[in-house]
Amino acid sequence: MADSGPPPNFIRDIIEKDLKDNKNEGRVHTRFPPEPNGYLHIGHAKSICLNFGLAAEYRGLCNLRFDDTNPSKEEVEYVESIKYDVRWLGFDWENREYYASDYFEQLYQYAIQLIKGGKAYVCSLSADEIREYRGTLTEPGKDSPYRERSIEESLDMFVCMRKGEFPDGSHVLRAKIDMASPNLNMRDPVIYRIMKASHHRTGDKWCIYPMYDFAHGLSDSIEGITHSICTLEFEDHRPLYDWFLDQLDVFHSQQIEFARLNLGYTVMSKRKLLGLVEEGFMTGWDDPRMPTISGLRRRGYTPESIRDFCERIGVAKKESTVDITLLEHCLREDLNQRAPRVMAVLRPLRLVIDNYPERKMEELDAVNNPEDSSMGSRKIPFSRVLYIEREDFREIPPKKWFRLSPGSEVRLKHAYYITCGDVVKENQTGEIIELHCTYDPESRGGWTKDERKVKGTLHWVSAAHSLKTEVRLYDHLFSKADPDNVEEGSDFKTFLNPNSSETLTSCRIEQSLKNAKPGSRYQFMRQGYFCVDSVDSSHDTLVFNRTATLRDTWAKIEKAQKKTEK
RNA sequence: UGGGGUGUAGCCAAGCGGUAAGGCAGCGGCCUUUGGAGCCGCCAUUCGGAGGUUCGAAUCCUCCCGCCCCAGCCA
Repeated sequence: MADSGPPPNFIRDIIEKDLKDNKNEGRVHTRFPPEPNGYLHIGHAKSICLNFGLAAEYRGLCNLRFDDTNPSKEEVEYVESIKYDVRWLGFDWENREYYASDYFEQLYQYAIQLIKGGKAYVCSLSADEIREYRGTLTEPGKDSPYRERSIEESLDMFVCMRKGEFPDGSHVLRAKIDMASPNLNMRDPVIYRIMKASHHRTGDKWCIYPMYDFAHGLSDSIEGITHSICTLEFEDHRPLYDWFLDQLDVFHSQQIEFARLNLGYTVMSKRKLLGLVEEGFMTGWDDPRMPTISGLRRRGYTPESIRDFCERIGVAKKESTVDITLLEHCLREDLNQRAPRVMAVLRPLRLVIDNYPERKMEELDAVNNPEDSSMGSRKIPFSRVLYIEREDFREIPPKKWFRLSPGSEVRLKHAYYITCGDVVKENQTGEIIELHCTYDPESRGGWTKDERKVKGTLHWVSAAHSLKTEVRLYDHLFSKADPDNVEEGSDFKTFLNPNSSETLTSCRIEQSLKNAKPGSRYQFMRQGYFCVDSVDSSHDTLVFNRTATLRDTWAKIEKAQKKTEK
């Protein structure tokens, strides 16, 4: 048995059985069918990876098909963003870019066929009445008084519906199935409604639009889709999906349902994400805190890490909420191999090396990535006045602290050993404003002949040779792991994390970053992975987004210490 | 109290009648010019519960329980 490759799942099992039975002449053809009514999010990425992945794995094809049957919610802006995102994720639909709206004429003919066969009728009940007639979960519905309208009359009226002779909502076309079915979807579902709205692709050509259940399965059939993969909530729709294909006697795609992705500390519904954008809680769909593909991209996530994540979470029918740490792990694993290391000081503390000559500047060698020697090295300037991270100094060092403190010796990465002397404080506030240290000239490069142990290694930048920059630190969008789980009358926005974004404006980065490209990713040593914000960076000032932190062992130790003190 | 699904570790997830994979998280240790990375080890005598069938059950049968979805002219 193959012990490599993607892990098994129930959909692969189905496909393999179909292949074995030579169903569909051995073809595997899937599709990714977004509705262009919002931006794609990481949940869609799961579906995209699944559909395109399966097609690639079984030498099949995957179409990109926009499910654009409701012009009141759909826009070209969304189709453009969706195409961009799917491509960015690394998938190619070649020339198979389709739209349900491409099939409107064909779908209309299918509807005519149903009417002629006595399988559909024009119903003139109001929306409210249709709801009343539908019955409830426990009681059967009752037949519409229009159910036995003659085929000729329905046909005539449907043609008039298309011609625009009736106002919105006055009539609908319904499938004639069974008003007593325990499955509400089978109680004479509406398949066409009158909607005098302009469509982003067909303009004003149509004023009747097909409903999802009718359009989707038939679009699958038209495209020869063998495995139509969708999410769990459509399970109840499968009998209807099958019914249309059977009545019309057309190519029968197989609908397969899987559990959608949920992630902790965020929300995944397009409606909720739209709300956050429209109500100004987010700067846009691409706010780096959003779980959208555009948000993750701007945040610094790589397509590779997202694909890896989608493969690792698996595919099953159990509703699940994946731990956000898995996504972060995938990102770190990818960037650890590929991101150049660089030094940046987020909260600068001035440090003067008293025994280092005033005007001297030397260039020290710094390896770009210890994981990959092919990435080479660069020179970084060192001088008498530096900045180090404010939190790397403690006047009173706690246990196991091996960063800087009065009298202690630490290593400045790639540079020298320094020992801390005087601590200069601001008179009024007592705030530490400057540190005075001495360096050991024998420790150039960061080691000495005597091989004495220096446990702490700090990152730093030269004050005169560094660039001022803005850095944005991000945290979970919500402070609650399951923000969807709200009490009656409350709102998921109550759980928005007030600290999900923090902007630091006086950061310093090494000058090698001067021409860093928008979107490029770096590891700020000892801190995390950051990427150049592609929206707010300017020629004067680069803006960095923190994608993910590095694992912080000291924070863990300190937390444990505080816990035992209690 | 209708119908459709689903329960394996804190979170995912394999398993398909032969005696509980793997990943994340967590916890120890080693190593380290990033307290990063890496490496080593630990982490389910038991699969929602109770019965039953079987030499043998997470896998088959029965009953029970929990959770999710469905009453748009949304998708």
